[in-house]
Amino acid sequence: ALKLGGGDTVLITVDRPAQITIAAWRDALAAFGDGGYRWLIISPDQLKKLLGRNGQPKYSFSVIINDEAQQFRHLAAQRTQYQRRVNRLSATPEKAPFVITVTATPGHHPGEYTYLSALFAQLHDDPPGEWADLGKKLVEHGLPLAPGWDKGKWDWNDQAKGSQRLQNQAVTHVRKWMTDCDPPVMVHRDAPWGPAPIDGLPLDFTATQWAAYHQDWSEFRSAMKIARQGNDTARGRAALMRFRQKAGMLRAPQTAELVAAHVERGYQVLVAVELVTTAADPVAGLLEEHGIGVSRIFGGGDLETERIRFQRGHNPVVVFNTASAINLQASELMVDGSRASSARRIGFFHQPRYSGIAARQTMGRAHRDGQVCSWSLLFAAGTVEEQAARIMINRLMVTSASVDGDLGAFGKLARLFDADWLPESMFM
DNA sequence: TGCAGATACCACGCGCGAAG
DNA sequence: CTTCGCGCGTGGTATCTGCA
Repeated sequence: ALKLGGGDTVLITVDRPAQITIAAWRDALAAFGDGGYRWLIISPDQLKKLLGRNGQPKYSFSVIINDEAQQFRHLAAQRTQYQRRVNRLSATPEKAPFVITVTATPGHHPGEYTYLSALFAQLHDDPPGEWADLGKKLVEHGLPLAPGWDKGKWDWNDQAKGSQRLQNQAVTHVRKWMTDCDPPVMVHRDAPWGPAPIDGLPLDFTATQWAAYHQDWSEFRSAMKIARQGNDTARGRAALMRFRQKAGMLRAPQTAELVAAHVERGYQVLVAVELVTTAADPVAGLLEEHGIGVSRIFGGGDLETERIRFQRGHNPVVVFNTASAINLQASELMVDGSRASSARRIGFFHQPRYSGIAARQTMGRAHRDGQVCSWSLLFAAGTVEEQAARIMINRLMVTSASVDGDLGAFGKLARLFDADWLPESMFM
């Protein structure tokens, strides 16, 4: 049903890993029909090939669909620079392709919606170039943003950093540009079976754990028998990483215990981690010592085989660190027409991971197609993990609000972290 | 000489293309 | 087919540079 304005070529940019996402789009096109148009499905790593030596686009597309468009939110990144040229985001609407942006996680704040700059320009009757530095333009429109640490990046200003209410107002303001126009240029549909419930579970360290947490990295490393990687005297960003590694490793037994208890109650359990040697490996290892089968979807290995072992119910637990492109939901319809195991899924974030986008994507692994999967966020109270958890949760809520998503699942968390902008009804 | 702003740096893990 | 190096995201401190 596409009217392509005379052209006949459609470009789809997909997220990584290309091996999975390109195949999925190709299957979908085969199922729905190609409408007689020419389609190109491309990964961000190949975008450069659509540009000539002068940096100008070599081809003209009538329609461009950018899937998981948040991958183009950082202006300085190469893939973003290629994407902006291919999409002709600096051209006036009549000279640019018709662009469809697809994402459930637009960004951590409006300054990251850079891939929508041309759309915002159009909505305000401005030339697209004026909105190219999106953060700057949004500040002109009164949004509480300020330049970030890294060049070209923006962040909430100091005032907004301290007020979730202000953040909520800001994302709502920008969202309404897109939903209150005629016709609206943004649509969003919540999962009809409701949002994934999420809760926070702070754990208190014992005296022994605190002592280990404050140990020098080199001592900790040899005591825990972690293979040496890189420097022992890390400062700055690296020091923060060391504390997260230590906290994550010290809590591994408690997480394993919690997971084992839920397996006994008949659940199939998802454990999301960020780090491999100090989190994924120890948690998986402890569970296996208790005779519980674990699918390891991280590092090397045959990830699809591991995934199938979980989905078939051979392994009751999966430990994974990839946030996208894997399906872990109950009763998934498999390629051979059979169904995945129907045991209820439950998820634990073994460690907080700063990114709200990654958190929302992770929760979507099993909470899909009518299947409910509730989540708990584990962290050690009073450690760097608590601050990381606070950031992750705040960003998760903003990310949901930015698409007008259902915030009903965040009541408990908001109370735990003193968030101030959720409706009062949520606190009853 | 002193201070503020810019730049460099650390660690980890993944996917990818190119080279061997 | 395997290996190597790059790009990317994520946090914060240390040091350099330029200006007054």
